[in-house]
Amino acid sequence: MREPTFWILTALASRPLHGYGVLQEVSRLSEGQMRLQAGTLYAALDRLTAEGLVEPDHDELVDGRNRRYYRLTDRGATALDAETARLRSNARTAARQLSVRHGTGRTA
Amino acid sequence: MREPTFWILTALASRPLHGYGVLQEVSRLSEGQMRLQAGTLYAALDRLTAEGLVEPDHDELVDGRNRRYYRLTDRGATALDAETARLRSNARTAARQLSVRHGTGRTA
DNA sequence: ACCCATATTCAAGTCATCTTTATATTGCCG
DNA sequence: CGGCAATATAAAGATGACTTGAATATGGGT
Repeated sequence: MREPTFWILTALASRPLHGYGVLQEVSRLSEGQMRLQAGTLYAALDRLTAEGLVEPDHDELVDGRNRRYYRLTDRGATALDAETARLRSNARTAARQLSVRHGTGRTA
Repeated sequence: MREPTFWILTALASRPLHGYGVLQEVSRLSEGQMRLQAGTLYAALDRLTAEGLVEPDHDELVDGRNRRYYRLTDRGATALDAETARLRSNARTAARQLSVRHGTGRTA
């Protein structure tokens, strides 16, 4: 899973959002570090829908513009949970390797 | 930074290794989860050398075959350290979002 | 009137990674 | 001796997520 995908699933984890809402939520959650491009987002939403990790929730008509809301599926939540565990594990392993490099000798 | 790149830097963090050694170390560190392809590895080593994150350490002639050892540069260690912090931060954010989904209401 | 934020979609291109293939040497097996 | 596996590196082509850029449309602010 690449980062844009990770952030889209993360944004949708707490509640359904429409495309533009995902853009804003990702920016907020990543404290401005991750800025999703529109092309990336909508292509990813289609792909993730096809994979069954997200699904359309409902449509809203606001000011003549249609908003399509998406929600995380249970499979999507499971996938994000697994990915989160992997990230944590990877970070732990890298930190341990770096500590060896710096000669702390903390690892038995 | 994509995962193969992350694992190559992680493998080289504690000591210099030659190509095949990186393959084995990545497999060991990831507990068999990550299996680097040879093509991915050598292309990445060239790219990372060009970027100054790793550099050739020395060559050894073993049984008529040349082994080229690579080491992590200081810049490479800094990059891996930054990446590790990012992974941890991302994992924390996703875990918090998932906990909201599951309705624990732990967040404010 | 013009620009900006909102909101979505599409086309073209980039680039890391994956797959496959080639090369070379050593050692084992039959 | 011939073929096969393991070691070791490299290069070619394919894949596909992602990036860039633009088109389309509405409403608010200056």
